Amino acid sequence: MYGVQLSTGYGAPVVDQARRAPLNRDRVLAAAVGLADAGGIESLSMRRLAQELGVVPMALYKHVSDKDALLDGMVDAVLGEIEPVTPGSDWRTAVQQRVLSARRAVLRHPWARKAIESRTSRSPVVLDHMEALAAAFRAGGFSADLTHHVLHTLGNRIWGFSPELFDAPHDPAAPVPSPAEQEVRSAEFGRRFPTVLEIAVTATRGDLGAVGGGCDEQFEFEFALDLLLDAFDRLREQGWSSAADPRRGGA
Amino acid sequence: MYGVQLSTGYGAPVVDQARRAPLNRDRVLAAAVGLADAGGIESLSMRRLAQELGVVPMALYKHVSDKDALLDGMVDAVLGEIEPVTPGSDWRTAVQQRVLSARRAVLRHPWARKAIESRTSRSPVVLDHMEALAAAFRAGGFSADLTHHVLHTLGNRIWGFSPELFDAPHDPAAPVPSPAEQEVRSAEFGRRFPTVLEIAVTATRGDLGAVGGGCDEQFEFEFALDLLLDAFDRLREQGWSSAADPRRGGA
DNA sequence: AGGCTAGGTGTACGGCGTACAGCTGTCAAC
DNA sequence: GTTGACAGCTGTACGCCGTACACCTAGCCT
Repeated sequence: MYGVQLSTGYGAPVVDQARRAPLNRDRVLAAAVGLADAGGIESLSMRRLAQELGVVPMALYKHVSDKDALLDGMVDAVLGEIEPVTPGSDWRTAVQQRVLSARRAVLRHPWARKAIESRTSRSPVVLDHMEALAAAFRAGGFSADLTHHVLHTLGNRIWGFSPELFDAPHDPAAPVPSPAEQEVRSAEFGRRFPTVLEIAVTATRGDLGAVGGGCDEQFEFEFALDLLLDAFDRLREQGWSSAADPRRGGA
Repeated sequence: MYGVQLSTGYGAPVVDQARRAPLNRDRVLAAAVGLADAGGIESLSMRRLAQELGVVPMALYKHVSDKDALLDGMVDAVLGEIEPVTPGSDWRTAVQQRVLSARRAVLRHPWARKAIESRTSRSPVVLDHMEALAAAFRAGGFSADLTHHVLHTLGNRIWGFSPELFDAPHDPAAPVPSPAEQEVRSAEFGRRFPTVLEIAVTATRGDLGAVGGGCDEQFEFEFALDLLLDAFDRLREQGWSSAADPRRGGA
């Protein structure tokens, strides 16, 4: 609409500032990541993205086959931020480095968790990450068999996150209940879910209403990761094999 | 449109078969679950659901506040299928029973995994499940502290599923590559991702192209569950406490 | 008889992803 | 220098979505 006719007639325009640099897949992905970083994944639409890039929505389809491909590309972009492991590390540090680096990348982009969970792609970037992790285990003396099951057990933790079990994001628009009402609710809650309450009290060290009163996700993550790595190590030492596993009908 | 005027005038209609039984929340939820079971969660829209119930879309909003609430209700419906634990079980069997029962429920509804992951609700049904699990651990001698971290570590596995790491659902519409092309691709793949390939070969016992050639998810699930329960047991025996954990600055 | 209410209807709005048919500026081949 | 292919962008349109709002209707309570 606006810049279109600036370059018609009268030879080449002297300053062509009105002409955008041509789009390409990377610019599209970068803009999409930026938009999602700023407004959450659900605020990302092809139309808004196009607007952001000063372009008509259909222009995007020359660089990205559809919205699914866009999301795949965005996930790849985030996962591309994972740093390579310092060479010569033992298997345990290698795995930890890689996984914790993935975690940092994912935490930089709050929408990435959801996006990763919703994808079922095995792009080269994804496979690179898996390859690196698998190779670390193999080099550390894990059998291919054990490595396979160990990766399954790590599950989404290889992407640097575990599910948010308890933290419901606090809705700031929710009406603040009166103290009396709060009292009643807590009492009811405690009657019906005494153990959950006990745990919540323990986790928050007593002040349930604390502002950031969720769990320490970083601690939980590292706790689980170490627990798993210890358990894996034990299996490796024992020479575990699925063929000999009772679940598989083994000895 | 069709049945509307059947009951106008002429007193009470003799047979009122044209008048639907009035909707209610449970009927709405049941129909939604049915629709999702049949066509996947992405084929579930308020409009389709209304049509299924022989009603205009807006009628649903008298029973469900919006689509999010519908999804919450559907998840609750699935989780409501979890069977209670046989009383008197030790903590380990109790946890296993409950978790494996959740798994069966979720497997009955293929869309449930995605739906559960996308929810951030802590409905009574959800809390009931957590309470039961937490109580089992507590009764088994786990401290509230340890129980908390243990639940985090189980993560989504308390809902009976772990992420699909490798299984991309096979797209039947994808063009079948020629054997020669297949050969080339495998070679490239093996060069770039040798460990991943090795693992895939191991997991499928050699026949990579096998029809159901994915992983044995049930085995992976039970493997991980047992591994975790063993590790938890060890911590319990050792009297683990987060205060004494090195990550927490403890001794 | 009169009004209240729960449940169902009809219409409409603003958003979405994307198919399809142009247009236009660039550049290689002649 | 003309021509034609082609990559990149535009414009329009379609069918879908969730849901706000105003309305109607039947049954019930007083």
